[in-house]
Parts: sequence; structure tokens; C-alpha cells
Amino acid sequence: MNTASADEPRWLSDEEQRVWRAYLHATTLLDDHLDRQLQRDAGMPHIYYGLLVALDEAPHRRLRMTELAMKAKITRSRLSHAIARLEKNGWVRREDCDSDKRGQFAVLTDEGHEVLRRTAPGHVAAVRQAVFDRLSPDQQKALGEAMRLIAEGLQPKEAGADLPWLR
Amino acid sequence: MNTASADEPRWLSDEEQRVWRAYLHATTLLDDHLDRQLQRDAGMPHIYYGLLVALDEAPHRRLRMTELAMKAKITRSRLSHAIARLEKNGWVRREDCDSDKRGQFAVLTDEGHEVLRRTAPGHVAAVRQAVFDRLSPDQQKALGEAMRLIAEGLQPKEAGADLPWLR
DNA sequence: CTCGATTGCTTGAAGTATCAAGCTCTATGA
DNA sequence: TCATAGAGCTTGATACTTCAAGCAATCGAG
Repeated sequence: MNTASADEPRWLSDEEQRVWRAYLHATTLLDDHLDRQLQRDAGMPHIYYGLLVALDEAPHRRLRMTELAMKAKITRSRLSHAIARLEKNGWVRREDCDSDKRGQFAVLTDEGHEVLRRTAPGHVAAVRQAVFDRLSPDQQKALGEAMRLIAEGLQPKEAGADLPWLR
Repeated sequence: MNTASADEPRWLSDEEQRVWRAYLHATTLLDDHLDRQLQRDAGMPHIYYGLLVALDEAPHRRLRMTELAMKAKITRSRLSHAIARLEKNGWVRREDCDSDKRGQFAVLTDEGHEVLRRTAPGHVAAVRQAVFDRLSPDQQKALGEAMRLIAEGLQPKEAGADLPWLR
């Protein structure tokens, strides 16, 4: 399956390097940019905002911790800490799960929903300005496709396909 | 310049949302993946590794702090902390700047160079497997182009064009 | 020359991330 | 039905990031 010997690595070509560096630069800059924007306007980092969004879109504005972690692509541990912080802010509340006493729901509070309502326009504007305003429709499409492929390759295999809550 | 009223945000279209979510998923997954890979094999996070690479490529394996921060797209503060840690590892050393007594150079040590030599193949393999093996040449090119455009838009205007060290 | 503004970099505190270890509860199968 | 393995989530320690504040050296206007 692998014809190259292990001690002779295939380095990146010049063109591949350029692509890779562009990727690194863009992602670090954009990540920072959006973190700052949201920290300033919403008082939380980008990923926390994403958690609120995920909850807001879920039925009854609630998700099991594990499911939320998967949607957000983060570990349960990280999520636990994050939810603890959001709970302190009054934007999320925990609820026990009846059918499985180990389980916890994270529930978006009205206050949390309100924060989202108030800050979403600014955030969308920031994303639009940094990304969509700069790319042609074709470029947007290509970006989406490339990102989808990369994400698929990294997703834990068959992730989530066997979660009991999803029937 | 702006014909839309400020209180009527232009939401993302469905297709734009799909692109944006693919971007978020891919970047968080890949970032985590590479951080883990490098933490395991090289004992440092991805961005620290990038600092060593930047130094390795610089003349005399040394760069002014500010220049290094710009190349890595991070704040000086973050760089200060990072270099302190790398210094503790013996991979980087600081040197005073003769022509400007406020200035500091970060210099890659032989040990640091050796760490790079030893861990680069594994890292390149990880990048290749996660990114380049999954994208056609056209897709790679498109990804690079999109990322370049995004990065350009976020770069502090005329960044670095006026650094005295660069003449 | 001199003083105020700026540049280059660092520091400390507070917030967030990661890892391993832990707890409780559920499912499995003998 | 009971023990054991695993699932679901949390915790605490350590590392990293961020922000604001700080110090010292340089620049530039007068």
C-alpha cells in the first residue's frame, strides 16, 4: 500500500508549501479576528458562540452534551468547561436526562437566546467581510468543497452514527 | 458605499452557511489533529513548531521578535511567552540587538534544529495525509487562492512594509 | 539638547485548552 | 443477578492565550 520507504519523507512541493502557508496564515488571522470581534461584542470566544448557535438550532434549544461536543467538533472535556462558563453567564443551563441518569442536557436560556439575537448581525457582518466579500461564487464553492473533504478525512469514522438518542 | 441599512443584516444564504460550517469544522478538526500530532511527536503545539520553522529558514537562523511575530501572524505578547517556553527547552535562545538596545533576536539552537530535523517528516506526512492526499491539484490550487485572499484582507494594512530592519 | 511620543519587548493576571484520572450509571453476558 | 466493561460526563493540574499595563530605548519636533 505504501511504496515509499519510511525514512524518505515526501516533502511538500513549492506549490504545496505555498498553499499550506496560505492556509496557516488565513486560519490564524481569521480565528484571531473573529475571536476578538466576538469577545468585544458578545463577551465570549468564537467557539462558545458556536455552542450557543448549535443549541439555538436544536429542538427545544437543548442538546445532550456528547451530541453538542460532536457538532462543535470539540472534546467532552472542553465542552464541560465551556458550558460551566456559559452557565455562569446565565446563557445556558444544565438539565438532567430522565432516560439516562448519567446524561446531561445543555439548554439555551432566554438570556442566551437574547445574546445571540443581539450579536448575530455583527458576527455575520464580520464573517461576510472577511470571507464572502472577498471570494467569487466559484471560489466560495471551491473553498467549501475543499473544506468538506478535509473535514471528512478527519472525522472519527462513522462518527455519531450509533448514538442511541438519535434512535 | 454601503446601501444596506445597519439594522437589516444580510444573513448568510444556505449555500454560504454550508461553506462557512465546512470551514469551521475543517479548521477545528485539523488544528486539533496537528496540535495533537506535534504535541505527541515533538512535544510542542503546532504554532510553536511554526516558530522553529520560521527561524530555521531565516538567515543565520535568527529573527527579530517583531519580525517573527509577523511571520507567524501572532501578537508580540504571545510570542514572548512562546519563546520563553522554547528557551526553557533549549531550542531557542535570545540575543540582544547591537543596533537597537530594545531589540531582541530569537535564535534557533542546534538542539532546536535537530528537533526539527527529527520531527519534520512525521509532520509533513500528517499534513499530506490530512490535506493534500484528499484534494485534486485543482482543488489544492483553489484552496490556496481562497486562503490567500482571506489572509490578505485581514493583514494589518501594509504590514511590515516599514520595518527599519528590512532597510 | 530635551522632552514627549513612539517603538520593542516583557510581565502578570485572568481566561481557556488539554490530558489523565475519576465518578456514576448502564449494558452485557455468564 | 451480579460482576465487569464501557458510556457519559466532570474534575484538577498544567500549559497556553489574551489583555492591559509596564519598562526602557529611540525618535522627532522644537
